Amino acid sequence: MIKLSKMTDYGVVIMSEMARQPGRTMTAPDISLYTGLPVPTAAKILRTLAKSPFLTSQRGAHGGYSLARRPADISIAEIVRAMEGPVAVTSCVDDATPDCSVEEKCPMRGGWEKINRALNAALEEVTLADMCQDTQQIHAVLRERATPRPRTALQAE
Amino acid sequence: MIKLSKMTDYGVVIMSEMARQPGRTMTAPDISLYTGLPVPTAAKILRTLAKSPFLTSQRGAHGGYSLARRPADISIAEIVRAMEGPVAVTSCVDDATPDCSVEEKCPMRGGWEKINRALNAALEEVTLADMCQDTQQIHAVLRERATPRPRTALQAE
DNA sequence: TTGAAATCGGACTGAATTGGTACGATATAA
DNA sequence: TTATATCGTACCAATTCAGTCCGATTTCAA
Repeated sequence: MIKLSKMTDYGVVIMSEMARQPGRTMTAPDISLYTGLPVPTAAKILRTLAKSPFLTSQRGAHGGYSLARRPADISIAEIVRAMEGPVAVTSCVDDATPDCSVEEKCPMRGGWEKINRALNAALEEVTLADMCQDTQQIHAVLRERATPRPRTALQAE
Repeated sequence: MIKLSKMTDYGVVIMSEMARQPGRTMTAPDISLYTGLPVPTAAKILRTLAKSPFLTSQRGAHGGYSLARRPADISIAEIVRAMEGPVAVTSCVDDATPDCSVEEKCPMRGGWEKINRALNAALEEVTLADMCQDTQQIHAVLRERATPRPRTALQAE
């Protein structure tokens, strides 16, 4: 199973939550409340996400986080990159570590590059707006439940 | 970085190596020799791969492993699935664990499914033949080097 | 029938990664 | 000046992963 880390998954959930009220500035406790994630965890993820241009942070009293662009203009690719770094299924195509021992003569390279391009294209195409268009429904479902638990794309244990 | 595990990477390398001599039956020590992987590791990976229909194993003396199909008919998707299980970027779309707490009402589902389809399609399209078409070149490079080291798609440490 | 050559399966260990928390520093508005 | 936030880093526990080893089984050939 090639899966995203939980943190990345949480990152998408958090961004989807923010996309529901695009104008609003939210603090880490706010996000914790909406998502069920523990405050320190939410804070850590928000900090990481805020390094990317799509999420701005405001320090100090009445500070918090807010979207820098409309949800339709924020791709899942950007969020995943913010959480995990460049998206590639092998690290030898990662620009950050260009020291594959056989470099450009590697016969595998062509195949892997094709795969990576397709993956990136798919992540690029899906936006936050696509992800949260129907968030109301899920909120109704979740409100029915007694215990607030993290609502994530990963399965409940 | 979304990366495959080393084992999966090795798996593709091993299969590419076998694809160079499609008719031949190879033992774990053979593979170790060609790839530079330690024998126990190569053996373990071959065992795993042989559970899939594209690689057959023959026990006993003069046994070994051989391709069950032509390299052009073996996709990278199959190899990755053999090593890691179903390919999906979130586990809630994994059939094996269908207990996502919000199930079909999950608004994220549509977006993730689109991404997963694209990834699977890409992995499905690239075959072993694509991967090893130019293996001769890399062999020349590797033979120049004194120390035999694992030749993998992951960078050297 | 015996022995050698191979795969098979599981258990085991050490290392690396990951999830999650805590705390002190810094910034900002009232 | 104080309360409210983010920021950065360090830290720990738990899980996962890479890699090895060993005994069982299968098969061929002498």
